[in-house]
Amino acid sequence: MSEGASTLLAAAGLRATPQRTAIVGELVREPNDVTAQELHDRLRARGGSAPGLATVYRTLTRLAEAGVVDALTHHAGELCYRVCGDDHHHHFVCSRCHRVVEIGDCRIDAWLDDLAGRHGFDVTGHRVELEGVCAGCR
Amino acid sequence: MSEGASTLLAAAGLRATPQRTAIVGELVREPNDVTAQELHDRLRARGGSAPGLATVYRTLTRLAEAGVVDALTHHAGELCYRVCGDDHHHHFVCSRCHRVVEIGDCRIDAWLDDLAGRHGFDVTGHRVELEGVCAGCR
DNA sequence: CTTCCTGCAAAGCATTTGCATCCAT
DNA sequence: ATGGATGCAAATGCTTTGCAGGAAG
Repeated sequence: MSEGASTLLAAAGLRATPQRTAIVGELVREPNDVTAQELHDRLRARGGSAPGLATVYRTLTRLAEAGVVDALTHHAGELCYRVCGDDHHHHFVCSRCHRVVEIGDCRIDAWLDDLAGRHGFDVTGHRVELEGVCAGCR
Repeated sequence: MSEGASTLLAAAGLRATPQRTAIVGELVREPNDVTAQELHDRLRARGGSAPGLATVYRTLTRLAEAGVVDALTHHAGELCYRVCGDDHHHHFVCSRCHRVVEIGDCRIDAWLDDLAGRHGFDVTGHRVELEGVCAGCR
């Protein structure tokens, strides 16, 4: 099961304010990647006093720095966030319906090891984005 | 040898204006990825009447749509362009010096075929970005 | 000629920041 | 109490667009 909001905040070394708890709570509840703006909209939609947009941005930035959430750029000029699972995965983006499908099995480790050895790189992370047309859109 | 500026413009179905010729010429001459702004700066640095920034943006956008240049997002919020070679390759970005190294050997085709079969995707393209610390920065 | 381009400046977005106030710890 | 957080609005930075004059085919 997934971690609670306060746990994630603690892991990032951030104070547990009601705003941040709301933000992380919403993010945990969200199965897809979301932009800061989308997250902000959802918080407002829940009614009550939602955190300001600036706070959403600040919080997401901190969480990403702490490695608690992943920041991805599916489209240029817009960052998408999602809670880091323990699972390593990549994404397939349908160029027609823009649906993002998670790809679980990553098979590039052997390649990376080889590159590290050959170029002397210390490869700390990698991102793979596939694009194409999904089954439903064909 | 690489193609001339006018050839690339023709391939994209764009009129060969002096501005566009200058832009593509500069892009062909450039071994690294450049942003629209960098390209604009270089053109101005050459003296004479350089194309306006808006024209640089418009031209790069058209060329990217036509598949003549690649648009990449190494950092979020900024597009980098480069002329498409015939070669398929990916990038390694050093998180310390931000140097971008081209990785020539792509070994994910088998994986992609498998995914296509399993999910029913029509995978038309993919992007791999590696990050880490380069040999010089260690 | 007609359609497409260009330059310039203004507009648009996503994101960041300044600053006074406020709240966890 | 006190350093970190928040909200709001203004500021930024990259990119796009509207429009009137110009040039390519």
